[in-house]
Amino acid sequence: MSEISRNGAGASGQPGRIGIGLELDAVHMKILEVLRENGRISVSALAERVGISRANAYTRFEALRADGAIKRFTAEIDHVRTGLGITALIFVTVRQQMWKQFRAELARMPEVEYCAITTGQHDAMIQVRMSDVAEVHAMVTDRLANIPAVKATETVFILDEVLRRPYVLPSDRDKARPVRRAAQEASGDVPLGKMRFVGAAEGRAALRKDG
Amino acid sequence: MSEISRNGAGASGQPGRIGIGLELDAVHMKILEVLRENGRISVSALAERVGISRANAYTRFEALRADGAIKRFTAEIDHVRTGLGITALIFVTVRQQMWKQFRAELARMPEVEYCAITTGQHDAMIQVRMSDVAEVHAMVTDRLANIPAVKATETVFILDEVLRRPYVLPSDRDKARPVRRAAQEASGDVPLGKMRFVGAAEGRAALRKDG
DNA sequence: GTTGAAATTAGTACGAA
DNA sequence: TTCGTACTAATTTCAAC
Repeated sequence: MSEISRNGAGASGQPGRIGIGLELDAVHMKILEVLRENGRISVSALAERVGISRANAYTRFEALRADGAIKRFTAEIDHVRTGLGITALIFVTVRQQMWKQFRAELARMPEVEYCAITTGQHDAMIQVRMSDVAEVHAMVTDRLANIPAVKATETVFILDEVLRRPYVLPSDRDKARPVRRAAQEASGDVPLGKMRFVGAAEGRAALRKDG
Repeated sequence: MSEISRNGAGASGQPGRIGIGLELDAVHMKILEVLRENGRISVSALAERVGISRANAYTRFEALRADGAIKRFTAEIDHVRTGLGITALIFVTVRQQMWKQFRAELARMPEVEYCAITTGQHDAMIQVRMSDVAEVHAMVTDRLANIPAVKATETVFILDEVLRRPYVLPSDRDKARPVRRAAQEASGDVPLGKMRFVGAAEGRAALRKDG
């Protein structure tokens, strides 16, 4: 039931701007880099890996937590082992003016792992974990369908989760190696034709107001 | 670059079946419940919260880790603070027989936080974090478009991440409260019409073989 | 922001229930 | 298996620099 930070694609605050609080320097970033890989590392070991003193590491660690740059520490669990081996994505079309109700209902659905409001054909995407396909069907038809705010849904199943990185950082960008296709790069010939961007549906501008 | 467990919606192993390793009992689940909320809790405090001895907690903690039920511990980071305030979902249509190449290219893209292979209109969904919208555009047109395995893409932006739960457990299901709509429940009248399930695209059956 | 010492806590080993 | 205790090693806190 954790409300997480708004991304605000254009609307709220400049992206890239570090919040009102702490100014994050290179050392802070390095700390985050270590912590996202190993959330249980001791602060002493962290200090060593980052190359700062223990006291400094404690100060920064606490500052990052207090500031909210680190939201929480969590254990990644193997859902297949715990009996929730089926994952589905449900794309939801929400009746305008009923966002508030939609969000309230979401809070009552603990089997929902993730929910994001998106541009494009649908309004929201929710990810659920279930023990079998029938349960997904029941969830969609019995629970979601009974929410007046839900106008329509479209469900797809996840066949394989190829990767999940423990939270991306800007420093990752530098590690990116562009695909080497000499001929294409030389001519600047990028096949734009096969790409498609989908903007927000009509009426979505009022999202924040009634959400 | 972490390969995560397969979900296998029907293909591999029964869902709900606890793997070859450890049999997870109620105490294991309770441990996971605590650990997903607070990944940095000490084993002593964990033992107390779960109601078992310290020694037992150590044994079970180690067993869960060794068994793979706990995959890793990680820090949840506020992406807005770290300068990656823009999140996008890119739905990718992959050329059949080129899954292996597609996966290889994904490994070289650190800005990709999540990738799942899905049923439905598209073949895969990837989630990326960027500092601005232009970077998403560059990523899609310059990097993804240059991968021969990518036939087409469709990009949507995430306007708001309403919730992210630190990994769902079966016990969460019991907390689910169905929507109370007396009239509808009495008559069993569920508006199935507004729901849609989308199966795998043609040729996706060979997914595992060339992936 | 750093170092080093004291106090506290974590992790291990082992015998008993 | 699980618990309780004792022992050892490590971490956190706090001080002075």
